[in-house]
Amino acid sequence: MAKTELLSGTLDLMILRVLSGGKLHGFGIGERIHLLSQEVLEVEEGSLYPALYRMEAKGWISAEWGQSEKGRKAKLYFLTRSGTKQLENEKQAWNRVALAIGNVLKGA
Amino acid sequence: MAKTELLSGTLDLMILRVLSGGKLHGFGIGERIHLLSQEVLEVEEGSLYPALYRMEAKGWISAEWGQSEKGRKAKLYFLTRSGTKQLENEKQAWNRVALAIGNVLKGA
DNA sequence: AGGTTTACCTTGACTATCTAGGCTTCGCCG
DNA sequence: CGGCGAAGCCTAGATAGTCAAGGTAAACCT
Repeated sequence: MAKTELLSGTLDLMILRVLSGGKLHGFGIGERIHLLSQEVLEVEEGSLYPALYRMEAKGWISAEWGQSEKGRKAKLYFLTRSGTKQLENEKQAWNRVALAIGNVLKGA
Repeated sequence: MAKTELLSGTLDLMILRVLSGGKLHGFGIGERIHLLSQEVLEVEEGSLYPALYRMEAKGWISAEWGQSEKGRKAKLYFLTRSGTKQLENEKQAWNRVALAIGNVLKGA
């Protein structure tokens, strides 16, 4: 409905991927996704923060307080070992499904 | 969690696409998606029928009673003109988003 | 007659997302 | 120095889409 959309169910994957590039705070994760996607994807904060808690509860990511690049107080998230594995799983799952959808669209 | 998954939000697109190949009944639509996706995607009936009603209410598809290929009584769905347009829109949206996600994964 | 397949439908729970707020801290500018 | 806006975090409530798990009916096969 809005100018930008996020495909339901891909948020975790996006977050994991962004965090695989290093520690980052919530706000920054959102910006990063927006940027890397060429401004196509936009993550609302109301989706982002709950997602981060979910993922932390699952042990995929962990957090510590620190500073943002702009010198502000920020909660820095990073991947755990289990999160790294999860990233691989979700990447494969995405590829499988994206390919499958492509096949249906082509009418293979 | 199950052996097969359907990416949330792509069901409408899959249905529209399958119906662009001609009239088909609900049951058959599910089978078709399963088949075309090389058995990767599976649509539960509890998702399929409500989706069909939604889409009929939006005017994208329409239905009439007839017979299935197996000679059974079946409700045959088909695309309306507005549905054909919607299919194009959703196809483009899918491509946009799939590409964007690919970019994030690549870390472009 | 009974079981299996085809086909349709519904209800209730769950989960993810969005909307729409609110909070604090900090830097900048008038 | 006072205020405003940006950076950053958080939450409550509504909504929507999916799934699990049922149930119904007709036709076919044996």
